[in-house]
Amino acid sequence: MAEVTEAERILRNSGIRITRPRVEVYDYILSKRTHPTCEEIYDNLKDVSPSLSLATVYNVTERLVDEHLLLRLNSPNGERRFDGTLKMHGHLYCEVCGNVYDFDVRDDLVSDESDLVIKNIIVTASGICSDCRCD
Amino acid sequence: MAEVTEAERILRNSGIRITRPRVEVYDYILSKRTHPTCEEIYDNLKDVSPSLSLATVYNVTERLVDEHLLLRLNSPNGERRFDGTLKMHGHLYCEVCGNVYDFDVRDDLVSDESDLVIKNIIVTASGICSDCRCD
DNA sequence: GTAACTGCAAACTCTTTGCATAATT
DNA sequence: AATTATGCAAAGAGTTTGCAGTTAC
Repeated sequence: MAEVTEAERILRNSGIRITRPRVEVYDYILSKRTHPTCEEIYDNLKDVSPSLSLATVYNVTERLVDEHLLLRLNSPNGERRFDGTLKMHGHLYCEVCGNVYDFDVRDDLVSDESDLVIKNIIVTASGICSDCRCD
Repeated sequence: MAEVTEAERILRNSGIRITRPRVEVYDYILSKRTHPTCEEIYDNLKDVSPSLSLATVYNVTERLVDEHLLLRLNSPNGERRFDGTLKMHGHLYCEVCGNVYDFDVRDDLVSDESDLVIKNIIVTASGICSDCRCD
C-alpha cells in the first residue's frame, strides 16, 4: 500500500478500523467496477496478499455492506456480487458471456401509489451485452 | 386435481408434459403470489402430495423458468424465489418482516443510450411494507 | 412402448462459524 | 493494553446429480 487509495480514504471517513484486507478488498471492487464475486476478489488478491483467506473476503464484504459502502447484488443465477457504485443504475447480466454491465435508469422509476417505504432500488435485467450482440 | 386450474391450462398451452408436481407447484406459485422459495413450496404441498420431494420442486421450478412461465428472483439476502407474474413490476423486500411485496414501476424506466439488448427487467428494493410501517 | 419425469439419497458448492493468533487504535 | 479483525479448518445450508422406478404421451 504505497499511497492512500480512494478505498482507504472512504474507510477512514466511515470510522471503522482500517485493516489490510478491508482496504484491498474495497479497493479491488472500486477499481474494477466489475461487480465481482467473493471468489473473484479472493483469486485476484491472494497473489499480492498470500495470507488473505476467502472467509475474510466474505467477512469484509459483509461489513462494508453493513456500513453502506457497498451494495450486495444477487444475480439471476444466484451469484453474490458487490457494487461500489451507490448511485441508482441498472445491471445487465449478459446471457451469453455472463458478465455484468451497468446501464442508466430514470430517477423517477417508481410509479407506485401504495404506502410502502421504498429505498435501495436495484434494477436487474437479463439480456445481451454489446460485445456479444455483434458476434 | 378435480378441475382444470389456470396452471394446468398454461402448461398445456406451453406444450410441455403435464405432471402432477408441475401442476401443483405452478398452481401454488400462481395462487399464492407470495414469491415463495422452494422450501416454502415443498412444505405447503407435501401434506397433499406426500410423495413430492424437494429436489422435484427445484427441478420443476427450473424447468418452468426455462419455459419462461416463471421468473426467478434473488432477494437481497440471497434467497431463491419465484414469481408467476411476468408483467413488469417491482419487488419490495421488507426489512422488518422479510416478506416480498409488489409495487408498480414506470414502463419506460430504462434511459440508457448504449447498445445493450435489455429484457426481463426486475426492480428490486428494500424498504418497509405498509403493515410494518404502522406498527 | 418409448421417452421423459419423479423421488430418493448422496455429493457438491457456497457461505458461515468457532477459535487461536495477529493487528489496530 | 484492550479491542477488534484475521485466517484456518470444520460445520452448515442450500442446491444439484445419478439412477432406479414410474408416469405421460
